[in-house]
Amino acid sequence: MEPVQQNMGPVLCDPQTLIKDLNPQQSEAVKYYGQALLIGAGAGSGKTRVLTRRIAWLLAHGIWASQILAITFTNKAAAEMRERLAALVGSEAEHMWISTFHSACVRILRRDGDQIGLESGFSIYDTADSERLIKLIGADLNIDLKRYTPRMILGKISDYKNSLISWKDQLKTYAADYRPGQRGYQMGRFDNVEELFAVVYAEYQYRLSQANAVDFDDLIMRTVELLRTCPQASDYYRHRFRYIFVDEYQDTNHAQYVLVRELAGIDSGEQADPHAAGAGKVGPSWITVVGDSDQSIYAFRGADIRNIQDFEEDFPNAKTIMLEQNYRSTQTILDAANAVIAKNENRKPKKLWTALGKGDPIIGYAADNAQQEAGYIASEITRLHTEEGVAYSDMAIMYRANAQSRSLEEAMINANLPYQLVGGTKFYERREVKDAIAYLQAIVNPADDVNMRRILNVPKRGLGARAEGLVAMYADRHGTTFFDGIEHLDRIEGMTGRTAKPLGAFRDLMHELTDFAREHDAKPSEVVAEVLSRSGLLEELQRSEDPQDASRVDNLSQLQSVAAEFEQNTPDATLAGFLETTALVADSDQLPGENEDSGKVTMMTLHTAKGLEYPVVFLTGMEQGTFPHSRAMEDASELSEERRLAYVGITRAKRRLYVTRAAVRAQWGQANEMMPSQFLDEIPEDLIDWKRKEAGMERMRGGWRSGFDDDDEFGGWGDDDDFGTSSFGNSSFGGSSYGAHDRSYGSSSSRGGSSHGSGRSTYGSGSRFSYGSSSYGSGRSGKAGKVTTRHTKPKALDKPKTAPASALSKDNNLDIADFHIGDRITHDQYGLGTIVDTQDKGRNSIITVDFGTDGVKRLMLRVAPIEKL
DNA sequence: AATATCGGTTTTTTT
DNA sequence: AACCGATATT
Repeated sequence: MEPVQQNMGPVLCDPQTLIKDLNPQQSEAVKYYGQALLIGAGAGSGKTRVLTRRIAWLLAHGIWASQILAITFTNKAAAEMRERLAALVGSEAEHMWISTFHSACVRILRRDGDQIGLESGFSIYDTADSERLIKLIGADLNIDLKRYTPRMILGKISDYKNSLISWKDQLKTYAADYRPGQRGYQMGRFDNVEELFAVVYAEYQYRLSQANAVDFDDLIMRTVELLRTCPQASDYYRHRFRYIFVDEYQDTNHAQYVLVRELAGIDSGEQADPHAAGAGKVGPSWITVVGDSDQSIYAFRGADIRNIQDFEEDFPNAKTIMLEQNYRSTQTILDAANAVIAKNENRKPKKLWTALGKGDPIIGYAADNAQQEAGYIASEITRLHTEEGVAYSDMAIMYRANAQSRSLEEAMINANLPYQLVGGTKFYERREVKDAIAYLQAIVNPADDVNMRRILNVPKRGLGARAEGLVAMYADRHGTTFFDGIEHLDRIEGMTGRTAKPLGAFRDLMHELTDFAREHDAKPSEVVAEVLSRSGLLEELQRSEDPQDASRVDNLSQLQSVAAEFEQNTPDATLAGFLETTALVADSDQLPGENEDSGKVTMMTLHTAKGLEYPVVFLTGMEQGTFPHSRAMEDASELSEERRLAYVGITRAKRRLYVTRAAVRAQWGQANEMMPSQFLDEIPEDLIDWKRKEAGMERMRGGWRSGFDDDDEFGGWGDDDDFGTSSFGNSSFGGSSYGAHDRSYGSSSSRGGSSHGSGRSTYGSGSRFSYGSSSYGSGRSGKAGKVTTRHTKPKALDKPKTAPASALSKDNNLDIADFHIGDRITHDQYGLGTIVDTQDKGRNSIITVDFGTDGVKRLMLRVAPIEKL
């Protein structure tokens, strides 16, 4: 929509400006002219910069944006790349495919999936959906799910799919006489576990196809299947994508590797033309992959490090360029990282270096327990902020496993520090949100038995196990779907009036919702509103006495604002399109983008932290058994992966790194003594300045008590014998009510990220969503760190009984005409701001507001909790 | 059919 | 400690 020239500047005219500020290796990578390029990009070596410049360089040399496919692992990385490309080449960036593996595959399958039996409204099952399906299958086949847990079985199936092993092959090899979909089969004794896996795998795929559904791994595997079996499709994509870029290549699994090969047409037999850089040429596409084998941390999920190690053998005429200059960290931090990763065997030696100088030493701290560790971190954050002026958003706390966030969170709340927790239970995995989405899914795809059965009795309508069983039996007998069974409820034997009545009502409800959805397909937010009110989901929660349900209502309205945001940002929005974006979000997608400042300390797992950087990083839980994780300590290759994780963690820090540990840590409610992590020993001693070298208990045991500088301001805390959570009780934290804090705080204030899909915009983000025109949940101050407890008291908020549907989709009656550039407004969360832009889009009008330190936000007038001054 | 209670399991990391 | 599923109770 914008004229190209606006952002383009001289860049396209003068390619030299694309490389003039790069180092020799970077610029070689940008300019490299050839079929296959591996950029070995060490941490902080500017890989995104090189990747985007290389794309811009190609554009400047005559290739078309539409010929480019760039693949990342997270939506956030994709959005960031798109943004940076837009800065280089302007609106040309809109014509490229820049997306995750999974969304690229969805896009392909939506277009061409019918060739392999997928109708375009197909559902995408997440892990929970898949697990439900496995349980259903397990029950039908009489499988001992105690012994073979759904998780275990799904893990196996996932392995098969990541390796492109088809269920047909497995069946042929291990259970040749099983017919998927056959009724009455009982899994009795089997000679071989493989036999059981083969049968369940086949049955699982059968039911997925009956339900017109795919799981995450299917997105990749079935796209490969499509490209391999359908020449029109593979021809189309091979000629379309002449230049393929893959980020984080070390994390690709076998299926993804094959997918890239297929898309590029490497094995098509077409002859490569070495000079075929221009548009419309023949032969395999050019491939550029970027990665760092030292940052491979997803082997447990099927990532195959060999993909990157063997790149030169796999792709003809491949070239490798290493980027080893780090622009992020101090030499001290890099020395630590280099020393740790050097302990891994079988790796190509590589040394990062920096021109930034030595910097401050790494700070070490040995706490008595997790609470004290967290207390130390909170006090350091406070000190850094007040004494040294470090912004909260420039600090991050990282840990191995999500469970560790608990005590850290407590300490942050206690110290009144603003924080933001990334990950944990995802927004879309919350029960109430999943319920609402299950309705949408069932509307879009009535064959989706898993989601249909999920909502059958949600909210409670008197349809229990018996009713479900009757319908399922009928559907099975007649080889039809669960909902089709409901359609014929009067023909079901054993149906009593007491069941038939609510069942009929459910059928009618679904018909009405389906009709409504058909008429409002382009307005997902209205469909959401309709579902929430007509189904009774919202009402049930509003009527509830359970204080947790208040935040559930919050989450549901947030779902609706996410839908509103989606239809705002997406030109041709559909309900199915909305469901896609909800299915494919990652934790890291909720993080604020590069240019946004959340004003909060970020807390996340090391896995989530990959690709990010912070001036100050706290690496916590540096204990044997915590990190490295106990389950990874036995196995050499798993330990190597833990070490790479440590490498990732250390290299996130730009200026200051803290490593902390606890001598005692409670796991499963049990206090355990923890040894210092071996990774601490692997960091050269002189790089760490220990503020507290040993925990109190360790000191007594060790005998020698020499004078280390130990400003032991927390010493008092852990002296009690009971370390567990109760030791926290004497602080301002009422132990018993904590759970409620956690819920309402975490879910609505800090966890419920709203940025999703393409979204770096933040309409819904924390906009506490105007509810029936009175701002809901306003008891919370915008800044985190301060928790306004929502006890059972504010039940008064149950009032808006009046037509919740219209209330949710209505607006707060602000007129865009009343807003002008330069006007001042206040926002419930961000505070005072100045309008810098207005866009009149009728109902969906947008104002862009500068909130100073809180950044510039685009707000949808209709839903934003703002007031004009 | 819905709710209460007990007991066993759980935590690696996620598109 | 928290979550799930199975069992018992209404």
